[in-house]
Amino acid sequence: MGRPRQFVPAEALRDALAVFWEKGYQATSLDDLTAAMHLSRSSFYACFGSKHAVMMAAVELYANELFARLVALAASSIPAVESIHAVLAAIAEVDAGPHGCFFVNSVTELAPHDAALAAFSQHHVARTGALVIGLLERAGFSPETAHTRAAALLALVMGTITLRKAGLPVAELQAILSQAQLLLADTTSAA
Amino acid sequence: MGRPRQFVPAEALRDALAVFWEKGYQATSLDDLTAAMHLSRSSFYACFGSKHAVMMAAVELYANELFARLVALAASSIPAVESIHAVLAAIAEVDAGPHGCFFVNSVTELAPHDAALAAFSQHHVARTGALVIGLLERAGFSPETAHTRAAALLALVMGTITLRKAGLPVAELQAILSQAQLLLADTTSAA
DNA sequence: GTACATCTGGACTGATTGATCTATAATTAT
DNA sequence: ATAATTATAGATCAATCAGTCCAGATGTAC
Repeated sequence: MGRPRQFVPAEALRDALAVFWEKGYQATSLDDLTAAMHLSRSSFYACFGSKHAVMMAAVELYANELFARLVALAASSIPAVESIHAVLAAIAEVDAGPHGCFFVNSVTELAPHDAALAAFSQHHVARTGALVIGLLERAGFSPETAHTRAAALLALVMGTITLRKAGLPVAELQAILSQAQLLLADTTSAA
Repeated sequence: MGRPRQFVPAEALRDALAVFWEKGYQATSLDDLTAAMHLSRSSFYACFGSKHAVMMAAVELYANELFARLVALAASSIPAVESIHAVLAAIAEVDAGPHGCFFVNSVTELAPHDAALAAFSQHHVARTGALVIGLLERAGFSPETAHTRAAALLALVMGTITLRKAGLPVAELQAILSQAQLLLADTTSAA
């Protein structure tokens, strides 16, 4: 029954993710997209529906894979504090090139005007926050303290990502990330 | 000699800034711009040259005014640590609406592909960092410690801004900012 | 090998992009 | 008033936008 699809949607989506990541959503034209995906316009629309749908799928692919990596890191048997540092480093991807975090880029560019993306970004931030909170509780923090500390840690990492785009050298970015230890200090011992 | 300009360029630029801030650079069309600036296309091009030139001018206007505000806060006679909190709060502008920081938005959208903006953003981050470093030294930190702490504080603030766009409630954002105190802790006293 | 189903490239759509230009209106200095 | 100067509005430009559509190539099932 009919000719089967000549491409693997998942692979094409990964190519789309790469272009969106490099150029941003608005700056990526359909010609850019179809060229990178090695797809004709007809195949593109038949399979994916619209530019926006591909963008959403790409963001979700990126975020879901990142989150899965974080879950794996969090589940490892190493001490909770070390897991936290590993998780933060994974989010920052400080050495991932000049285009920063695709999730941060997409949220910044689209979230205020795109309800679908805004909803997903809220979900993703919430689950990532919950993961870090869990690690902090495992490290001995009370639930309330863990909550605010986790948010601050995420902010630190996301800010690091933005600072990379602003041109800070990688060495400085790593120095920033190492300051996360200060947010992991136990204040019950000191004054 | 000749008819004088019927508009104040500085005011028109401020209108342009507002549109760029709300919609982003790519998503703002020339019609959007000229409508918001109450300018004809001809006047627009005669006075400003190009869409990109207006964008650069808008970013610089925004950043320069913000920086001037920070300098004023830093120069006040209140204790250095309080000045730092005031500076961070001013950058975060947590209550400034859903469109975040115009500087962060612009860097995220354009810096990797726009050499002019990249250069300016580097300059602005450097001077802001220097300002925070100065405050930290005034608070008693050594130059090296002040350097890394300042970068971390900026990252925390910029991350807070991004998290707002991701949908975090303002109360949480303020809780994050208050965690800056942990980055201001003097680690020489403890172990 | 034939009939059917679906994918494929590329032409095409109307709308919109950033930017230019012309003809006119407005304001100045004399 | 007159002449010189410049801003203005709006028509216009080629290029490009996201999205549609069709003719034909390519594959499967029988």
